[in-house]
Amino acid sequence: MRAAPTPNEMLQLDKQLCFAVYSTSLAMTRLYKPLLEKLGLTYPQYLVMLALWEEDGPTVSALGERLSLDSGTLTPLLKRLEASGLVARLRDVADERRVHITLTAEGRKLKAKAANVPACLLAASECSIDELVQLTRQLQTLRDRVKAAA
Amino acid sequence: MRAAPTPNEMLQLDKQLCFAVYSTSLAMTRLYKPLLEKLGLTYPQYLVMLALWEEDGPTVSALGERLSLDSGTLTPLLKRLEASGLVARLRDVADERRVHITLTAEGRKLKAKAANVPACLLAASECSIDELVQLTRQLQTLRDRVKAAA
DNA sequence: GGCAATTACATTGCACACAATTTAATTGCA
DNA sequence: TGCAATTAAATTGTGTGCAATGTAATTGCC
Repeated sequence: MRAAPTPNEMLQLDKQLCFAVYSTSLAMTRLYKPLLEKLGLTYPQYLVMLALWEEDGPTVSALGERLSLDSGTLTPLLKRLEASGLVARLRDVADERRVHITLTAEGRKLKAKAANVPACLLAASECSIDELVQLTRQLQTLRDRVKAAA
Repeated sequence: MRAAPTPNEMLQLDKQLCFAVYSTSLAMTRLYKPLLEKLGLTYPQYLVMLALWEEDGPTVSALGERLSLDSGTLTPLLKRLEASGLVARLRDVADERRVHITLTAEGRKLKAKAANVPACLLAASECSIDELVQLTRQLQTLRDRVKAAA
């Protein structure tokens, strides 16, 4: 039977898990940076576009709910996407407080150009699709539990 | 036999894996925020302190190598830790270009106060330690491969 | 109908992250 | 030895991330 971990061992593990998630996220951002630059997107902007390609026209808060980002982050990001001509920000006619984010023709066209981006991560990971699906599921579970605890 | 994924399916998976890593990292930051606030630390500062508690006195670039962060990120962060009285920034006598980061007495004392932080993540995750160790290893492998490919 | 409470988004201020540039110290080589 | 090339940090500028606050529209309750 294994002894209970000491506080020191816990800090070690914590360092490893926290840091593993943190540094993987930064490493993926760096991997994608040169690819996304060609599309004129940053990594968070790419995540927003992925969400919009799946479902067009959400309000700012619906998008924030999905990405768990607040208006302080999204408002300036969306203004930059608007300035790039990829999305439009339209006030809801029925409720003028709401702002709907809709893809422009150019924004929709970008989806085709982005189609080859994921292959890069797949290749870099040296994993099968099934392994990546598996890892994704584990992370989603961890994230949802962490969110529930916060 | 499963058909090869379409570009659309690839974008779906990409969205899910990228987003899973990204959102888990943000969720962990948010979980720790109230705990770390009591210690007077931000999440990246906590990761730096974890590194220093393991090995005191590295140069800025050695620390950057370990955390894969550059001086543009570390310099201001370390100045804030210095301003909080947790670390000292000392020029190397032999090579004045180098700056060593060393813990102050207060910085070393903080380790004891941080000892209870990891338990929070362990509880939130609803996982066994072995499961977390397993997930950590997978992430480290993915991160190292992504870093090698970048 | 009138008005306080709520809601949706925008703004401000602070702390990363990182590319690009600058500054200062050291190295290496003719 | 002298000086170009290299190295280590620091600085600058842009883009998130988020708490706290502000503003305008809507709702709910009397």
